[in-house]
Amino acid sequence: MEKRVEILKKHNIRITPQRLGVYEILLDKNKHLTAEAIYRKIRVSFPTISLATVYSILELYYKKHLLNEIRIDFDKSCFDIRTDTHHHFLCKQCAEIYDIDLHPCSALNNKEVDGHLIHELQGYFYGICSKCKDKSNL
Amino acid sequence: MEKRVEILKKHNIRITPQRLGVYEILLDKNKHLTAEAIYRKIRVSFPTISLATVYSILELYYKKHLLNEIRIDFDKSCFDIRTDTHHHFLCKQCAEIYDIDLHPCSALNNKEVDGHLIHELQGYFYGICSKCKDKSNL
DNA sequence: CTAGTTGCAAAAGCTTTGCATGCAT
DNA sequence: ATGCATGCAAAGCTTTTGCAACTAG
Repeated sequence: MEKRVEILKKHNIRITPQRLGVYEILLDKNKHLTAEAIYRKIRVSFPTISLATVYSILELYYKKHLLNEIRIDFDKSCFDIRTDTHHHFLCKQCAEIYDIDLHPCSALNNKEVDGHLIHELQGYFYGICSKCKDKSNL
Repeated sequence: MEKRVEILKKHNIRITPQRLGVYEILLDKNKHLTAEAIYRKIRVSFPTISLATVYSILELYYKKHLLNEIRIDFDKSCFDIRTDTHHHFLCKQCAEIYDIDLHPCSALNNKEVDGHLIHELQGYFYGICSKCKDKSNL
């Protein structure tokens, strides 16, 4: 049995071609895609799929802890198949999102700050990415 | 002249009663209010004000660096009159937002990570706030 | 006086919902 | 066989836009 199918089954997810398709798109290059972007990609293989189905699949995966939702770009959510602790960087110029693997606050996990119990930290970094920096230095 | 009027004038902002009203609401207790919440509050003094005007005032203040927009609660923006570096905590139970004055990453400002130039970090902490913790321990 | 602001209504964009049809197990 | 997933259309929310009437300086 395929590994991806196994993983989904392990999470009690009923296998459908659409679900496998979304899963593969998310796995590909670990990108941070919007629902719309996933929709555009999956329509190549499933021309009749609807955006509502994409959202429902994403919500299912989120509830099963198979993906993370990030909102670094305020207007719309992006979906990230990496579920281990990491943070994100948004380039103000090209709007590309990068993973940031620093863990400056890992010591805070399940600790208290001002009496509040910290379960999780999402670090959103903003700036200019390496590619855009290189371009402007030409 | 009132201090608040002075501040707005210093930023080349034309004074209107609505603009003063929104500014006062934001200053009051340094809360993190949604546009809708500000709208509900200001309608007490200006019953004919529209939500579009509230948004336009908030956008003006944002452009003049008089406030920060935060999106810790994914669905909607909150507006914060504090513009110095700090982070935010969202209680998963009561949805209250608190300021977090830790600066774990201040050393990263204007430094590079993976070749990306960091201008700014927004830290979003999630967990259970002190009040909710106390309640569940009764 | 005149440019800039307000208020209203309508539109835009992302996301969710309801429901009939169809499919996985 | 049957409960669940899909696809479509419509609705829901937050936020933005266009425009005529008004107002601050």
